[in-house]
Amino acid sequence: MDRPHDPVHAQLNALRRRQILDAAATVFAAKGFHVTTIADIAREAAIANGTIYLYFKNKGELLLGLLDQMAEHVRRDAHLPELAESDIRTFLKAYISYPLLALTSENFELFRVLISEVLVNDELRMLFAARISQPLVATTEPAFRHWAQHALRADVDIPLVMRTISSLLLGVILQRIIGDPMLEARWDDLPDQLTDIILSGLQKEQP
Amino acid sequence: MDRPHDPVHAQLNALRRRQILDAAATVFAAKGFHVTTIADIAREAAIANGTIYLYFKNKGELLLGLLDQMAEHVRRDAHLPELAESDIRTFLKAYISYPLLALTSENFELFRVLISEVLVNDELRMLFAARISQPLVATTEPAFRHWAQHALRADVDIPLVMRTISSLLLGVILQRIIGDPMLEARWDDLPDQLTDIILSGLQKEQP
Amino acid sequence: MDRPHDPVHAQLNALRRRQILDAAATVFAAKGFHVTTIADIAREAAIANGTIYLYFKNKGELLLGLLDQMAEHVRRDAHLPELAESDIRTFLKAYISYPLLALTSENFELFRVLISEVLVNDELRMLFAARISQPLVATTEPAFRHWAQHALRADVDIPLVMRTISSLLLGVILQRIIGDPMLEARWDDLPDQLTDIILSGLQKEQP
Amino acid sequence: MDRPHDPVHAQLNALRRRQILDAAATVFAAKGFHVTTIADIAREAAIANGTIYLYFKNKGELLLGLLDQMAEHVRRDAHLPELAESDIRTFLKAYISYPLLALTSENFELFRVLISEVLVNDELRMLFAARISQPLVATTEPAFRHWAQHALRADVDIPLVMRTISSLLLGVILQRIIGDPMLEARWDDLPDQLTDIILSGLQKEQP
DNA sequence: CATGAATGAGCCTTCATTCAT
DNA sequence: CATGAATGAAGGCTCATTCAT
Repeated sequence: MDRPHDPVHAQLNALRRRQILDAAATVFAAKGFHVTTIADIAREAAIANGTIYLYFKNKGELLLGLLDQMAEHVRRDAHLPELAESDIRTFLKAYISYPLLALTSENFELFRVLISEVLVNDELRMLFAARISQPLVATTEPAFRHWAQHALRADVDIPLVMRTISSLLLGVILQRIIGDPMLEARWDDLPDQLTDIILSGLQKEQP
Repeated sequence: MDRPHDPVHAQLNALRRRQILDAAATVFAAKGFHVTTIADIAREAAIANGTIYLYFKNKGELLLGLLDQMAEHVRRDAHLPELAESDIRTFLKAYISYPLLALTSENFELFRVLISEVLVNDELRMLFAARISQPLVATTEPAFRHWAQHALRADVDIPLVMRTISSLLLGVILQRIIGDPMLEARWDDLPDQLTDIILSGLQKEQP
Repeated sequence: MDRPHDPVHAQLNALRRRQILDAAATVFAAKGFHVTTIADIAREAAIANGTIYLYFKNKGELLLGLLDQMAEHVRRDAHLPELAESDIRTFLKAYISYPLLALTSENFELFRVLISEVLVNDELRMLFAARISQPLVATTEPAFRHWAQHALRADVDIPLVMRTISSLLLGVILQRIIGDPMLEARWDDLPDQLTDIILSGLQKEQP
Repeated sequence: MDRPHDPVHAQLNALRRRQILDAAATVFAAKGFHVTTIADIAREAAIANGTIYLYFKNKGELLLGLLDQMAEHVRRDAHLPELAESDIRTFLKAYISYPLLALTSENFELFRVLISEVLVNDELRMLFAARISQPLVATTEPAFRHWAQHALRADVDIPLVMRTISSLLLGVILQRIIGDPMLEARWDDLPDQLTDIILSGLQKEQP
């Protein structure tokens, strides 16, 4: 007779949550957040409508849950600090590659929906900032500071540069989502190209 | 006795459309698209609910109308080609400044809502591509090609560079929308800073 | 300067009414009463919405007007009494032929719509009874009484027989409206056939 | 823990459907189809508006459901073939009596509304033809053919005669609905009277 | 008289959420 | 815990009717 706080119970609980979130991710990705109904998700998860409300307070919490899940992925996959030992080009290319390659076709649609809501939903936006943006900055800032002292121009403004790069990545992803065919065609080349531009700039070497 | 196709009639019609779009912009910006009701917009415009449907087929057409209006602004304000005669830094800074400075606090909220829907609404996305992205590229590509032959590195890939810059701008705007305090604080410096990074890169001059 | 009660004025007024009723008949026949909007009718009549309300109090009055118009046609076309001098078969066949042949394909659809509303609209139903049913009975009853004394079975109940025949005609028309292909195919034979069936029942026994 | 396809579940489902259809019948009969709102029906059935949509796709499906129900009644009550063994007068009188007596005051109003819509609604009309007209013809045609060989005039056209009789019945019912006081007063005599009129026409000539 | 833009009441329908089983 | 039928608030949209021009 498991008590509500048993480890077994907690594990079952987590499994159900995951099951529901997976279903929600699938349907959100396919139809969008506002078009998706609770019934759609329940059907996809092969459970009853009401069951969803045993694990999530309301429809919006599903989005928060998905964002959390994504943050968890990011946290687990980000091994950038270890790259700090190689050269700056390798580091930067890895830094750039990570978000671009993480977006498989599966993820793309969900990311599109999540960002769309992040833009417009205060609670979600704050969670996005707290669980994704800030940790990412916090994790990578030491590495950038390290390189700043070795390989970067003396006058470089680290926080601004980090915003610049993350903005570039976000923008590239969004433009691809919005439907730029060239970005889609050359997606795998992007890490190299962007690394090059960022590191070297566009201008001719000044004699 | 004005006939339906009188110039006077057309002008009144355009005024009402504008009045309704302005009201829609205000309320969308304040509450978001999905939360806003037709009644909200009618109240803001001080007209009856039904009147809106004399000028727009449905709620979605209001968004399309706003996007169109924005495209019109862009078309009118983009005088970049004329800058082709100055030096590249001036040109690039102007190119960067334009979208950043165009977003006043009024516009910010509306842009947030529009982009949010563009990400998720096929019709809107196509209109965005056709009326904003593509014209912007078409307008500025000649200038970029001009500079490529004079001041840029020989191996520069113009289309890719243009995507890079527009992505950077879009990303910067979104990160500010999402709530980065640093970007907000240093918003006015951005054109200079970004121009510098793009032109010169981050890396120390290679001896 | 015509005064409102001029004969000229009255004539113009009647013309407009007719124009509107014709348009209404066309659109009602094509789309049905409830599906048709005032705007539909105005468009068909090439006048403004509001003009209709100068000639008819509301949408329902258009139906009443059409029923009136139909009653007028019936009144003008019914020359049955004159047939009283021929033989009963000729008379009855003419009596039966009249409504069946009056329904051209144009009229069919309008009649369908009118009957549909007559069944359900009290005011219309009373007008139908007063202006169509009763006059038709009143006009033809003398002829029937005439024949009753000469050629029909002695025990014939004239009012009941008249109801029987009119019911038969109404029923045949409705079944055709409802879509009986056989009735449609043999529509032109019906007067003869029905006359035969009825008469062989009403006629005196042949010794 | 009933599964959705339990017999118990199916029975409850059928009961609710019936409950809703009964309420719809009552309100449609009282107010007509177009005047009745979903809220009226829900109130009559003492359930919530939305519940109706768990059992019927839209307002129109309620009419289809009622027509189906009526077809079911017809199917269950039509025992005419068994009468083929008696004499033709008994058979015909039973055939005529059935629809006339089936229309109680309760049914009358609903039938009025149904026919009104059948005339004007394509889907309903096709269902009426497929579920009521055709089965009725199919059921009774053998009996008519039987009698045609024994007691009817040699030249009788069975399909036409069947149309004639059904038209007569439909017409009589409609004229009563439209408000003929005489038909109402002598309603119970009608089967005898109509049988007499029809038979004296169809019957072999008496030598 | 004619116009047609404006009105706003009202309805169908959806769907997030609840709760008795 | 799970279910899923029931709820009912809410919103987009239509359209008969009015009235200032």
